[in-house]
Amino acid sequence: MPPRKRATITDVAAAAGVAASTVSRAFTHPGRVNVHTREHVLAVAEELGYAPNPAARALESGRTRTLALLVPDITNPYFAGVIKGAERGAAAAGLTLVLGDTAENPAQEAQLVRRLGPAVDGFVLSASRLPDEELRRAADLNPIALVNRATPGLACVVADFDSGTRQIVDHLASLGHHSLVFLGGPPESWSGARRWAGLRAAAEERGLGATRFGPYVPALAGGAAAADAAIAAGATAVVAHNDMLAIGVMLRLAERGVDVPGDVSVVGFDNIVGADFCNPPLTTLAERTEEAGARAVEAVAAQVLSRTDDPPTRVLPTQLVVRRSSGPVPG
Amino acid sequence: MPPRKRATITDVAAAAGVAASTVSRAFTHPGRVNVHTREHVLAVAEELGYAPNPAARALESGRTRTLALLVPDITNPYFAGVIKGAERGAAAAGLTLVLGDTAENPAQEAQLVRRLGPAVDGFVLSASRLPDEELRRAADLNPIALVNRATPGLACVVADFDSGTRQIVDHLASLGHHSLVFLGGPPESWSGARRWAGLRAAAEERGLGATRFGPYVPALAGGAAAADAAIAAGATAVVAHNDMLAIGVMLRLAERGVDVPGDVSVVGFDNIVGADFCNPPLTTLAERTEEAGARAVEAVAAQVLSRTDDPPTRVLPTQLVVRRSSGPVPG
DNA sequence: CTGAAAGCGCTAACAG
DNA sequence: CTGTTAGCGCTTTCAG
Repeated sequence: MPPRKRATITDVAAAAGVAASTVSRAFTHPGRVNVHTREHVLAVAEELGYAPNPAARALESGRTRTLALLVPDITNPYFAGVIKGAERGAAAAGLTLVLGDTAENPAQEAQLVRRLGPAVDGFVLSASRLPDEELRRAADLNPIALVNRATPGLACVVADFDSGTRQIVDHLASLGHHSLVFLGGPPESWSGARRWAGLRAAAEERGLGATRFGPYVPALAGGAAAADAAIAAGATAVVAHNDMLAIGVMLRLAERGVDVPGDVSVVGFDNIVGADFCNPPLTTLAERTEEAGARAVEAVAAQVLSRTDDPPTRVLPTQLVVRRSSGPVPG
Repeated sequence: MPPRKRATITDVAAAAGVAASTVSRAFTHPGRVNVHTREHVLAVAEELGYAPNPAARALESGRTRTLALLVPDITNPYFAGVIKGAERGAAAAGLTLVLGDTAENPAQEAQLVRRLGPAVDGFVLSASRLPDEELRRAADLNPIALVNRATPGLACVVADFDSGTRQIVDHLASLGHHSLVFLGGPPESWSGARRWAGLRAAAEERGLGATRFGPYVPALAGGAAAADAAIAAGATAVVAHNDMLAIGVMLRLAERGVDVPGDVSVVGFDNIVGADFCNPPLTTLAERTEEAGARAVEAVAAQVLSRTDDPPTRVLPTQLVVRRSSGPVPG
């Protein structure tokens, strides 16, 4: 019981009594075929359930009309938005999206880039862990757009962390806090570095103290160690690398009888699903992740059409979502 | 500034001083090549950065070594596990996974199946909204595996809702509840139907009353209407279509001053990220979503190798995760 | 406007 | 064990 064989261009040609090249033209250059023959060909094709074979097209043209999106962890809710946006952008452009999970592992990322390379027209790399040098080498073979990572010479879509971190610091300052503690994530994280740099600069500007602790695992499980460190340091305001860590911190604080926001204010990054229903609901910096995914796809698609040596960097606005986890400084 | 041209098998052959077919064999049938020449070929290939062109392979073999996974909504945390599992399963089998979002829309799903059909070896359809008839027609052209949907003649991976719902009912019964209210989701949902059928049967068996309300939007936003209906009915235990709805219900109950689990016990389905840190943490039926994704990929892959007219249905165990949202009947 | 023929990169016969 | 040859399905010259 073999799968029914698909009709090929030759089958259609035979059934329509024309040459294969005419069938091909009827589909790809409708203008260059007699209206009458074209309609006949299309009718026969429809009847045979003919659909062009993308592999054959790709072989000839070198274009697969496919893009790959690589993310460090598919289950991380932060990337869900990027994936959705990329999916939407690809669909809008008639492109197919291939999804890869790099397991936060640079080697795996490199391998995927290599393996998928010949099968796709370009890559969207979200939160890439690859060194700049390697990214540029890969970009030499395939157009690449980066999400939340900036590498000179490559197309990038990044969140406006400068503005975002300033919003956070202003918010805490207006609540009377005199200092903040940043609970850091993975040291290789480009976003993490930008977040800390922004916080520190904005804090200095505002006359607030800023200290970095960590690195911590950017997940619920990392919260206990991070919270304990913050308590020991007598922090009144903590800003966590991301929402999962922030929520983990709040869980631990509750366990240790520390009130949020009464004793300590907690702020996160990402505004993931759940930041709205954790307890208390989390104040966090929202990024436009869907837009980032869509823009990155656009950028790659543009590069596929015409290579430029200086592709654009796009900065997307961020906004602080104030919820109940942040409040006035105690005392 | 055109992209650097990729090395082909011919380039490698020339550089290594062998025939193209030898290079091909060195990769695909390592045993049929002299160890010495093979190592030389592989070294040259490595140096040239050669990677086989999947399109060319596909053209020749008719196999694309690619599977498509279609889900109703990529951002729904429930599907994150399925996606991850499918990704992992595909990677383990050396297959590439294409991801499609059907936007909960049968027409869009059908279109994706048609467009992607010639480009992939098979489909994993998660929570498909397509009618049985159309699924069977599609399965005629491409192997298909279904996740949480059963259609005779197709490979299926489903959660054991019979056992799961019995666990829920037993749990509530042991807490002294005499009846439960089911807050239903979309009427077309196969899982939803199975969940209600299971609850009702188990409740009857146990001598509990069971009523269904709804349908509600299976999201946080659906919670208000669902909660209000449950309160009006004087329910002591509610079981929601999924965790998002359950959490939405708890949010609304808190707003109305109804204590969970003091006044009402709440149970969900899915055990999504967030069920552990909402307030109170949610009692819910966990499915093995990652395993489901991986198994479905396996099933498709098996069908690609050898078609059978009666593919297997796999039932995966479910387990009740008891947290603090469920408690003794009041009074 | 249409047909014939060449080849995209690769693999599977078939010789040697 | 390895080279030669013939396509896979499609697009694209190039003639007609």
